Amino acid sequence: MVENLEWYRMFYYAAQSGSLTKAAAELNITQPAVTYAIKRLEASLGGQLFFRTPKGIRLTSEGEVLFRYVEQAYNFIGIGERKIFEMHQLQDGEMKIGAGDTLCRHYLLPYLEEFHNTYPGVKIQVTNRTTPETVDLLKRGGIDFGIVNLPITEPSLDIRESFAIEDGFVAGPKYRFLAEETLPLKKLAEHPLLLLEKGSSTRTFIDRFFAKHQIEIRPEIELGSVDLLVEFARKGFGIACVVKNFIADDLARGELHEIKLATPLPPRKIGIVTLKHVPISHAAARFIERLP
Amino acid sequence: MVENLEWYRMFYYAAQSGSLTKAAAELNITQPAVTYAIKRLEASLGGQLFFRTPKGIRLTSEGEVLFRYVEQAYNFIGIGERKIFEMHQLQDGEMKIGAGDTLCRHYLLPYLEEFHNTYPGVKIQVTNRTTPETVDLLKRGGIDFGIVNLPITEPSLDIRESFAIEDGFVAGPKYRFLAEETLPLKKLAEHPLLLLEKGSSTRTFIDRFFAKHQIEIRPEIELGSVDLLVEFARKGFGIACVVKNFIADDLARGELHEIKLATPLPPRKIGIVTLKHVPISHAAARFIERLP
DNA sequence: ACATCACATCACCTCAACTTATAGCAATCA
DNA sequence: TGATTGCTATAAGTTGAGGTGATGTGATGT
Repeated sequence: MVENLEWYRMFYYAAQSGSLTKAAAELNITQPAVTYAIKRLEASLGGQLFFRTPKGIRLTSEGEVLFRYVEQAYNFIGIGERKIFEMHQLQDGEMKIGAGDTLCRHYLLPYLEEFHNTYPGVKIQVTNRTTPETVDLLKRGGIDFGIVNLPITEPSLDIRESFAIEDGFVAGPKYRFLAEETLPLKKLAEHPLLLLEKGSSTRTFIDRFFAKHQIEIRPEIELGSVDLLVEFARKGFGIACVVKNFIADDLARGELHEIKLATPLPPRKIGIVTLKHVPISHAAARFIERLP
Repeated sequence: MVENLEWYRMFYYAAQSGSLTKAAAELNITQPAVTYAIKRLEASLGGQLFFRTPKGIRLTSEGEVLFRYVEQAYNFIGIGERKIFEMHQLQDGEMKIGAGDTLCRHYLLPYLEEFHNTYPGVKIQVTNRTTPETVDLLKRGGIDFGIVNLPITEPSLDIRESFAIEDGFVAGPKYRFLAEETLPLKKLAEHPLLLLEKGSSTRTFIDRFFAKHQIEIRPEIELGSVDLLVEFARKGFGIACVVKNFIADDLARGELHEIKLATPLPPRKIGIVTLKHVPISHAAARFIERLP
């Protein structure tokens, strides 16, 4: 109906200040511009909205009715803009992350903690899935970004390498003697092995590695989390394959011992994946900046 | 903050249709215009509001937040415009009238009745005051227009003559014999007179008339309304001075008889007064058009 | 490989909205 | 009463924001 919403801005200011001149001053334009705009608005609505008096203007009854609505509308716009601003300031907002259990627990957690303390207004939602599922979730828009094990090849994704992790085999005191020397792979496979369940990308990585060296492995026990692997290894159930970076403490305390291999596992990398050309929430963008 | 509300209109349409092209079509402009406006809006707010996909656009989380508010705002504008429209169609609105008791009852009422039946949505408010008070009320903006006895001289008012009324003296059967002849003013004053209370413009008019002819009148009874005057006259309390137009029925039915005067009271006029150069509500304007 | 569909970009143009300047009007004051 | 002040209205002239049209790009489905 009314073809220019800017007229309503002028109407709003004019009605509030009761003066076209003042409204013009507040809007940093000249008075004739306001006079003209109000005239256009009135013409467009088909009736006067103001009484013109020698000491300013006053709303007509129709103008008053209109003002009530325009005021509301203007307030809503204002609130909307403020909300956006707050989101930019990370006083508000949301960040949806996809990551595997292990990476979440041992890699993401400290950063999340710090971020949350700095920006308590930002809601954080973490979805724990395997790497392929995380990628899928990302592509369907369910998360802002994912933390995954590299390599992955997906042309539609932006992949940032973050962190190199090294896998290794560790054992408790019972197998300490193995830590003295460098063990050939074949020898290792003769001992009871503790591995993550099939399905995780870490497990896939291990399986491929051994397959590549034509060694068949038969895990003694398969477990769901790194924490459990560590616990079982410590109790002497066997030799666990874990990410060394994540058990640095246990190694340092001497509760676990690394078993050096003649053919060490190649290092892997953690990656931060986002959708190419798709903007993510400010919160997520700022969080990613803080990740190594 | 955002310097052009028109951008929000485009944002609204784009968000609703999920397509810049469709939004452009709905707004009767070209797609580049919308693309450009959205870009400006995003730049102005400092962040993307849409994902651009090959099959259209989708709101980002920030865009979604903004949209909720813009939607509200847009709705309010729409409602405001519709309300104005309804007021123009007289489906809604208000009309404040000032008029004396007598004029209201005997002149205004039938028109009000018809108007109210035609436009039941329009609220009517009548303030009963004397002519000077009505004029005052009008100047202070308390009413849209007034129905008053002319003449009045007020440069700031627009005065429209409406209706000529004639005053006259009437009596019931008891004084019927007086109706046979034409009575000199002096003779009339010898009979008991029933007049309106001092203060009404009708009474002032009568007093001035007799004063002008150097005749002193001493009303037997002073009453507050024409209806009462008529009632008292009918019962034989004396001769009442009333507006003949308003008691045509009683005269026709022979319940009252007009006493012809040698010097008849000059005719008066009813006027419709409005403030000069000040717009009145549509309802009032349309009502005035219907008055004779 | 090709057609399609959506958004992005570019160059150009036009007119709506601005500005400056001035007039008109009513109220107020010396 | 004439001068002044503080509004809004009007007129004329200028300008750049917003619009158009043509074209580019990238993804998708046949």
